[in-house]
Amino acid sequence: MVEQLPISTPLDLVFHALADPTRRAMLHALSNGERTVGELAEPFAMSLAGASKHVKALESAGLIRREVKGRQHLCRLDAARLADAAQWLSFYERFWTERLNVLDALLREEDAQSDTQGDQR
Amino acid sequence: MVEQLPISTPLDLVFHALADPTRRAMLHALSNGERTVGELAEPFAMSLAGASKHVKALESAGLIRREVKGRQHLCRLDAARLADAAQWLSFYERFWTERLNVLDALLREEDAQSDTQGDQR
DNA sequence: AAGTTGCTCAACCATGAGGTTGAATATCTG
DNA sequence: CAGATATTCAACCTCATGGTTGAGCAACTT
Repeated sequence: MVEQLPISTPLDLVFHALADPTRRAMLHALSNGERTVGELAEPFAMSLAGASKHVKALESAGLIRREVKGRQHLCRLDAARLADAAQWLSFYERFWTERLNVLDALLREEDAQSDTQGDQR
Repeated sequence: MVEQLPISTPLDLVFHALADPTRRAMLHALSNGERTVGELAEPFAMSLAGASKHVKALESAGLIRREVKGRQHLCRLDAARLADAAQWLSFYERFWTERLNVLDALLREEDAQSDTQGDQR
């Protein structure tokens, strides 16, 4: 069976946006309130145009919203897509929860006893 | 002040690994138990070498571990780095929690009343 | 009107990512 | 030993990414 994957999902864009430390830092800045593109760019050793591209990436991923106010662009966090990412991750929560690891160990012991049948594939 | 960013953090690698639907699907497959590289590759319309690169990306990000068993490589999920990602996201949880949005609305009302001072910058 | 400011756009460049193919390697099977 | 199987490696291609610079364009300021 050949799985057909979509060209680019929202989750792709979100995770890709988060994969860059500059963009994560920008999100963090926005967690303290609205910021203009210039304010977002200021902390980084990078041209304004470069930083502007990062802002655009965040916007395309739906992580921020922009309100043009005169000549400056006011950006603010939009956490809905972050919630999507968190929800995706939450599926795996049981794998890092200590409690379940203990249960897992118990199940392994049972597997070691009744060892003849295949696994859960 | 110019912020100096590290070349590549673990979180960069994790989010980058998660930004690809093939790799996310592989992780999902691994949530059902150990898989060989061949088994991980099978669902995709892609050469084995191509899929093997994805597996390598997941491994470099620390999302999976590999145990060479004869000629096949057995992979299993390692969720610790997923937990790191989830923890990073959890910082923003308050922005998508409904309760806080209500509180936010209340604060906005207060702001509308005492409007003269600057914001929280 | 003229200048400055805030930002985007377009062109460009270097690098890396995702894919391919073909060969190499190591292991299992007969 | 010979062949098949599981996987990686190396070389290559194409396209995207992250950065630059220079120009363009609104919108404020004087």
